[in-house]
Amino acid sequence: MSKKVRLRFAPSPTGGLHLGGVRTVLYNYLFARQHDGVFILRIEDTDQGRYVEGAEQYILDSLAWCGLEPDEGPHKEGAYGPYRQSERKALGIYEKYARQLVGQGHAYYAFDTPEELEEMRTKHKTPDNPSPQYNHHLRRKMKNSLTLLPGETEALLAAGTPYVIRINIAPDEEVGFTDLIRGEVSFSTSGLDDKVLLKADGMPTYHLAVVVDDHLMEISHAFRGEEWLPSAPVHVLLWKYLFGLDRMPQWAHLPLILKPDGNGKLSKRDGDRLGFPVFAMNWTDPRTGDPATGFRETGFLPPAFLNLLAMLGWNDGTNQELFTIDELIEKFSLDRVHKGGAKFDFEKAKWFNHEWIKRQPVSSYSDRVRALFEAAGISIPAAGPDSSPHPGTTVANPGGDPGVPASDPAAGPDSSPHPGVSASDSAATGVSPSNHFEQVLELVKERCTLLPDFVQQASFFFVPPGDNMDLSPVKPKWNDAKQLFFVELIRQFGFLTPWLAPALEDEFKEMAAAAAIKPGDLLLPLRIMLVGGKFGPGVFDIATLLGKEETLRRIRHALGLLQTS
RNA sequence: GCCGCGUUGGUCAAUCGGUUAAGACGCCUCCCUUUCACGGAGGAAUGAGGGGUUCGACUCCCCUACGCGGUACCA
Repeated sequence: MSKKVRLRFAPSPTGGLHLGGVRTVLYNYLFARQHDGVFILRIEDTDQGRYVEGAEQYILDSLAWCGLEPDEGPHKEGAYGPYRQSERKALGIYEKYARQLVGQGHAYYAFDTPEELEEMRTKHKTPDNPSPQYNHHLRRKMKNSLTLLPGETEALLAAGTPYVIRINIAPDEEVGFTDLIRGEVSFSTSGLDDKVLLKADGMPTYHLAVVVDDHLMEISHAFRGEEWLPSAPVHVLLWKYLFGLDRMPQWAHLPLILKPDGNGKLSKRDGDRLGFPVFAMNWTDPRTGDPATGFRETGFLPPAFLNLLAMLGWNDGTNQELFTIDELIEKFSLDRVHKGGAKFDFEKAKWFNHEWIKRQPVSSYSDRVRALFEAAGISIPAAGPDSSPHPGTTVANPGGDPGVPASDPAAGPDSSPHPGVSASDSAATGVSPSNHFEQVLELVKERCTLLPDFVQQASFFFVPPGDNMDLSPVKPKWNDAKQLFFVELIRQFGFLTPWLAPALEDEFKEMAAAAAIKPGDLLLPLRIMLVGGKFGPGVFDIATLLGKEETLRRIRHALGLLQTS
C-alpha cells in the first residue's frame, strides 16, 4: 500500500525561524518534490502563553525568501484545513480523540492542580530520582479517574472542575519503530510517563495534536528534530490506539545543528556571541524588543543558504558540494543523512555564499545590491554602458533598510559560464536599464563573499575618491617625470576611441616605454587615482567602466593633489 | 539519577572488513597577478579508550569514557 507522499513542517509561532528549522523544511521539501508529493505547513499554536504576534507571518516570509513555499498551509488552504491547531481545536477535533482514548481505557481524567503536581514532585524527589514522573506508579497517589471512587469523576466533571486528560501508559512493554535515519529504535514503556494529552484549557498538547493532525492530514513521512526521539514512543502508542500502526507515517529524526564551539544545540545566543546569524531573516521579538540578524540581511543568497544547510548533515557520497535546488531534489536521500549532529561553521557558510555569488548571474541579485548601495547613501545612476556615467552624488538616505525584498529566484544558476566584462554583450541584449551597474558587479563579484561586500568593493565606481584618496604609497616616489607622464596621458587618452581596456592598456604601455618609466611604477599611481586605494579589479577594466570623461577627471584631480602637496 | 541517541583532522565529511583513511572549509608555503581577489601547486592535521569476532577492523559485537537530547498542562 503506497499512499500519496505528504509531508509537513509544523513550527510553533514563538519566534524567529532557526537554521535548524529551515533545514528541516528543506529536507521535507526535497523529499516531497522528489516523490511528487505535497509539502504542508501546519502552525502548532497550542501554547497560548508562548504565542508571539507576527511569528507566523515571519515564518511564511522566511520560507518564501528561501523559495521553499508550502503547497498547503494557513496561507493557502487545501483540502485538509484549517492549518492552525488553535483553529482545529475550536472545531473540537482533539477533544473528540481524547475522549475516545478515555473510553478505550487508554487515557484518563486527572484533576491535580499545578500546586499538587509540584508538591508530588518535591515530595518524591530523591538523589536517585531527581524528576519523579506521573506514571503507572505515582498516578495511584494522585487525583484522577483511576483513583477516584466510582461517581466522583463524573461529579467533578459536572461541577466544572478543571482537568486534563492523560495517556495511560502500562509498564513493561517495548515500543519500537523504524526510524528512516536511525533504523530500529525501541523504548520500554516503564520509562515513560502519563503525558498530558489535553490541557485544562482544552488545547491539545503536542503529543496528541501531532498524531491526530498527521492522521487527518494524511501525512506519510514525518521529519523532525532529534529532540523528539524520546517522546516518539508516546506517539507510536497513540497511533496504535487511535488509527492503527499501519497508517502511521514513517518517522525520520534529524540530527541537531550544534554550536561551533563547545557542545550543544546552536542557539540565537551563540550567533550573537560569535557574530553570525542564526535565523533566516531579521527578527525582533515584539515582547522583549530583542533583535536578531538573519541570513538574508547578512547578505546570503537563497540558493547558497539552502546549499549550505543541505550539506549540514547530508552528502551524496561524492565530492560534490555545490548543488542547485534541482540537483538536491534529485539526489537527496534520507539514508545518507548523518546520525550525529554537526557543528555549524560560519566560515564554511560564507564560502558557499561566495561560490554562489560567483556562479549566479548578477542580474539575480543586483536589485538587492542596489538597495544596499542606496542604504549606504550611494544612489546608482541608470546609465547605458557607452555613455560616460556620472559619479553618484551622495544622497542622504535616512532609514535605508538593507533588508530588501529579495526576489532571488530559487532557480538554478546559469550553467553557462559568464564571461567577465562584456560591454558588447550586455549592450547588445540591452534588456536591463542598469547594464552598467551589473557590469560593475560582474567585475568585482569574485572578491565578494557577502552581498554588502559589493558596497565596499565597488562604491568607488559611483563615488570618486576625491580628496580622500590614499596617496601615501605614491607620494614618496613622485617626480616630475611621472607628473609629466600623466599630463600627457590625459591628452592621449582624450583621443582614444573606442574606450576599451585593451586599447587603454596598449596606449598606456607605449607611453610608458616612450617616457622610459617602468609600467609598474605608473600602474599603482593610476590605480590610486581612479580607486582611491590599493584594491579592486584590473585598472584598465575599471577605467573602461568609469568611462573616459570620469577617468580623466579623476586623474586630473589626483595630479592637482600631488602637485600642491 | 533514569531513558534514548551519538562519537573519523579545528570544522563539514568519504569509507558500507582489505585504501598510502578521499574531498571541502579554515590555516601555512609557493606560483600566477606590478593592487586585492580569482585560479594553480604543495604542506601540517583524523579513526575517544579497552576488550573481543576475524587471516584481516575506522567499519561487526561488548564494556568504559565523553557529548548531546529527553525526563513540563513547551514545542
